[in-house]
Amino acid sequence: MAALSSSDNDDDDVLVEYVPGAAAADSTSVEENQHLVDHRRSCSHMKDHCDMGGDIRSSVVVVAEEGGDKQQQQQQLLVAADLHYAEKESRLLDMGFTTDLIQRALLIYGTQAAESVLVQFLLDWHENHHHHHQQQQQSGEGNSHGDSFAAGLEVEVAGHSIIAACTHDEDKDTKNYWLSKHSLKSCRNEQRRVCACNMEAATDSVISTVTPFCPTPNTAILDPKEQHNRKLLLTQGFTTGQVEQALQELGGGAEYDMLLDYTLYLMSEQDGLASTSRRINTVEKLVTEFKFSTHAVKMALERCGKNPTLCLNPPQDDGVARASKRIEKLQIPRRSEGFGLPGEPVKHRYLSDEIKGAPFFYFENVASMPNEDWNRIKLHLFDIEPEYVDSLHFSACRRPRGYIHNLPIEGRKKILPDPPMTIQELMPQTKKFWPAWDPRTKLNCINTRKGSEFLSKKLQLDLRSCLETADPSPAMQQEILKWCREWNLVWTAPNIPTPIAENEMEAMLGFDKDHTRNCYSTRARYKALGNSFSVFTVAFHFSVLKPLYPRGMKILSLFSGIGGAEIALHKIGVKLQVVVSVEIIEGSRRCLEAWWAATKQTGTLDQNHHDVTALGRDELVDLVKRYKGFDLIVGGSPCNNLSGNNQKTRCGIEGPQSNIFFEFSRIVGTVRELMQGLQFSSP
DNA sequence: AGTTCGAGGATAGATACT
DNA sequence: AGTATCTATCCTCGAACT
Repeated sequence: MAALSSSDNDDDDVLVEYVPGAAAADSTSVEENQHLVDHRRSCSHMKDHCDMGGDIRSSVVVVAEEGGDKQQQQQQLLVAADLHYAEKESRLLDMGFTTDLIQRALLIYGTQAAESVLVQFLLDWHENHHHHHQQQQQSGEGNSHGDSFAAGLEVEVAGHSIIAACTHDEDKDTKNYWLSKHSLKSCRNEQRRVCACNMEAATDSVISTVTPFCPTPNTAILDPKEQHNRKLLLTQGFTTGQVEQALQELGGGAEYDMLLDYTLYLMSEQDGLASTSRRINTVEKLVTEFKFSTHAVKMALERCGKNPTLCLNPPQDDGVARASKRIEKLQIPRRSEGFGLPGEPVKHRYLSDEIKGAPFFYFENVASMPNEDWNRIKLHLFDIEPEYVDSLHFSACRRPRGYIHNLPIEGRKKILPDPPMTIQELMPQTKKFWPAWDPRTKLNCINTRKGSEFLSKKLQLDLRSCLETADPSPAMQQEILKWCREWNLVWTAPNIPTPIAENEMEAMLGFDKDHTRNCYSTRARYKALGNSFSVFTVAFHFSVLKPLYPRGMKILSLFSGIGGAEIALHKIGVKLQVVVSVEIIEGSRRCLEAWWAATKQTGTLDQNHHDVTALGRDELVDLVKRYKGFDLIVGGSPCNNLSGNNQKTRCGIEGPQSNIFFEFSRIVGTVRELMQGLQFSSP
């Protein structure tokens, strides 16, 4: 809010020519990339010799070289390959890479290669190919690659090979992970548009709902349904502005009823604060007593007031009841489901024009914090309604969190294939020891403390003593279950409940196995994981960015921790051009650094800043200049003083640890302001 | 020095009641 | 419908331990 005031005397301190998609430090020239590829190839040859015997790989070679009776050979291949191979292939296919490319990647790195390494290779290849193609176009060369690798690949689209692969795969009825061909085809046909940051060619409709910094005329192909709705709404007496805003917010395909409701709401908002004191009281009552969001109540009340059919007999006291009835009909999002889960329709969300578009930001914290605190946070983050999501919808454990962000919410996709959704799927070895009287299928929220060995043994003894005679009594069962729930104990042997292991926590949150290993003691690993994002959930939210940034993103990551946001972006196949990671704990920094190296990232990792409080205006100016802006600012600030688990110092957002949130909002405001000063070069 | 242990309520949301 | 009850919670502290 106040942070966005552009009245500053030093507005010319950032006057950088903005080159879309080209990060300052990302100087991956064709030669360099070629060198990298060559290097990798020679490495892989060495690996071929010293690694495991080449039974699987040799069959791959056959396929790659002969390419004749392809289907049959592929069958053989799948039979011969281990589970890793099939799993990896399907995952990568879901990310939109072609079978051809994936097989090549596996050929180079071997079937045992970490998935993230393969992803990085595929992304790099894509990038490389893109540069290649561009150069060829410029110099007017033919299409001889001189690269035996690329030979035989059919992907012809510059800069969109991933996407093209995606549409290609559709023929085979594979699950289509990314944006459907409709937006991408038009993307190819239409001329590219340059937007704020390196957001690249997208469809008109995408751009218009996304960024205020590139106000393009809405020349999209007119949907007859949209036209019809527009006409109807205009005949209802709404202004063109209101109608257009509603259409923009809800999308052209929205139903007329939804549009009508929303336009009514917009009208009421613009009517100003003409509401009576009675109405304010009603709103307050609904908000405080019924825990509805102010926004929802306003909507419902305004509808009730404006729509004559609802107010035939408007007795004073029935207003509230009527309003809440309407609210129930509207199906206000349950707190755990955010703005919509995978496979469900997207729910309403209002975002003002000033806030829409790049640079995006994404804030996370615990959902169940004291009453006032989310409101404070919201006020400092442009008054955007928080999205409350419980990660139990995405994984095997609960994690109720609130997210405030200005990302688009249309077209979200989750990571495929599905992660393990229950304890039993995640830890199949526990299944045979799981007592019938333990009904748990999901684990509770990951804490920063591990269940103690002492507790585990005590419960074991309790059980043993009563099992000598009969099954444990219901009272005993309740007691044991209580402890199991509190400390997330699982059954790893008959009558032995034990704490979950670190690598199981990693799996449950969506990290690779041993992500935090070598960086931490057991205790520190637990703490770091307990403080981390759920990669599955965050990836779902971030998935809308992939089609917007086909050439990668520049990220300012505050309170990075073990890099949940970075890993989420990587896992959905977004190239990390620049990551400026600000993290105060040295172990966490090492962890991200190790991951960066292990996955062979080719972008820039800047870990020079450790403390967000030390990231003043000057430093931010410097960073924005050096990297030519950021596409995404992401962070989850410390929750120590907000968590319900804290019995000693749960003193709210102003608390000694949690008040660092205000640094987040300051930085978001400053960076957005600085980026408005950037000059954008036209295409 | 660093690690592990048990003890220690309040609050918000979900559920189960009248 | 409104109320009562239940459940879970990115935890801190000092003491005891390695």
